[in-house]
Amino acid sequence: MSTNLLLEQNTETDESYKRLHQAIVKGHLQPNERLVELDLAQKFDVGRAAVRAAIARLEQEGLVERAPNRGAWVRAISENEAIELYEARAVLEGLAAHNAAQRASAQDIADLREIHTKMQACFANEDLLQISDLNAQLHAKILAIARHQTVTRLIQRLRAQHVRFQYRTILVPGRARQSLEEHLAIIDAIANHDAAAAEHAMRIHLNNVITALQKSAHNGF
Amino acid sequence: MSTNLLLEQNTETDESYKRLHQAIVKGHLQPNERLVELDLAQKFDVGRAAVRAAIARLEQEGLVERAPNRGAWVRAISENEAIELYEARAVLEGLAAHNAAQRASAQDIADLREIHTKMQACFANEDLLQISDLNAQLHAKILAIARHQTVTRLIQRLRAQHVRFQYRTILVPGRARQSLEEHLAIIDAIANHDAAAAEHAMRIHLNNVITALQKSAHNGF
DNA sequence: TACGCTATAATTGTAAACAGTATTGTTAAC
DNA sequence: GTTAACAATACTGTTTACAATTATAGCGTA
Repeated sequence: MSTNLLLEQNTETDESYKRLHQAIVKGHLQPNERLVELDLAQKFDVGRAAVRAAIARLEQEGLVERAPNRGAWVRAISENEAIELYEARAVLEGLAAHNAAQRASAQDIADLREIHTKMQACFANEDLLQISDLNAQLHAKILAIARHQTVTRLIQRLRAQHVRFQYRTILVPGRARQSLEEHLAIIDAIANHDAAAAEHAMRIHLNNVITALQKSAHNGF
Repeated sequence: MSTNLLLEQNTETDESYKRLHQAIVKGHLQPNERLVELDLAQKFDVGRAAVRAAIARLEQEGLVERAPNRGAWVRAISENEAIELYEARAVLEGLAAHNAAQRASAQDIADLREIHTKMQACFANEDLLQISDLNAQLHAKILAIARHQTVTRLIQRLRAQHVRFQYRTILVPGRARQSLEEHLAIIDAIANHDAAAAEHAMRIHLNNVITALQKSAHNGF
């Protein structure tokens, strides 16, 4: 039974959009890789029009670039642009942390602490990859607590664009431990319902991610 | 002669996108107004496919809503959502002001002061409408000085969505004078290359816009 | 070999037709 | 007069075909 017609997307176009989006974000399509409409249509078993519409949406979203009569390709995000994306995320997610501190219930806070406990366990086991996943969970939970639809949408969009860089930062020596501490500071501030402190802690955290990103920079090629 | 192929958009699709975008932002299409593909295609003298693609892009941009098999319509922004949009803008434009303070040249600062002088003249002449335009110019100039493409893109998108509310705030009694002072504080901070102060002043300014927006609230109708 | 030209292929942009779905209007039953 | 079934309409979703444009490959020439 349908709960919300607006969210139900069972047309070929919407299907294609989701699949292409996933393919780009998951890395199955490489940066600068060409998106040939007919190829994708056959691969997804849909019409070319559906792929075309999906590409138009992805272009607007900043994941795809396009030139008239020359087609579309996966947009490559440079190191510098990734930093810009994180800078924007820092202030937006600071706002989210601010609101989360004002609105967090006891259950919300318990959920945050549970995620953090799991992260500590992963750190002890040196399971850095799963830390990265839990990290995403923690940030998502804070967004959910903040209940700010606009900020949520913007951050999801920014994350989709810089997703290729997210695994690099955790590999910087000492970064994992530092990240744990920063997360704890954010959670404590939210638990204390101290909005200003939560915002501050979140911004420090994400600015340190930027620093780690710069440290991990590939020089050249 | 073409300087940049990527920016050249002379296809029907891109043409339709621009025209539809303008029609929505300028208010020629009202909120909740239906966007019938064939009608728009005839109005713009393009094919239905072009209109369809334009609608897909506008949906992604948040200006249009759509339901499968039921078509698209101009998305109506609620009072609460407008506030969310301004909140997001406040932190993003705070970041822009921060960067602008670090990067502003002597010429940039002179340009800002010139705009402000014009605003004072408009205020003296009680030309509130033109103040609103100069206001937009001032903010655009600060964005240009900041040279932060990501933030620029995000703010442009947010502005397009809340454009219908922007003329309401300046009409709140006492708001015009207050706005002038707030702008001066921002410009002074940028002129002093004091990034933190510039960010702070910008955030105060936009949060006061939110307050004005709430004061001007239409109670139902 | 390097360069430029031409023919060919690959691909996108556009138009038209058709099928499927939602909406509206009409009729009939109660 | 109200509701339910049904028919007509309007519009969207999809497919197909074709035109226009760009990329590619072959070929000859310096």
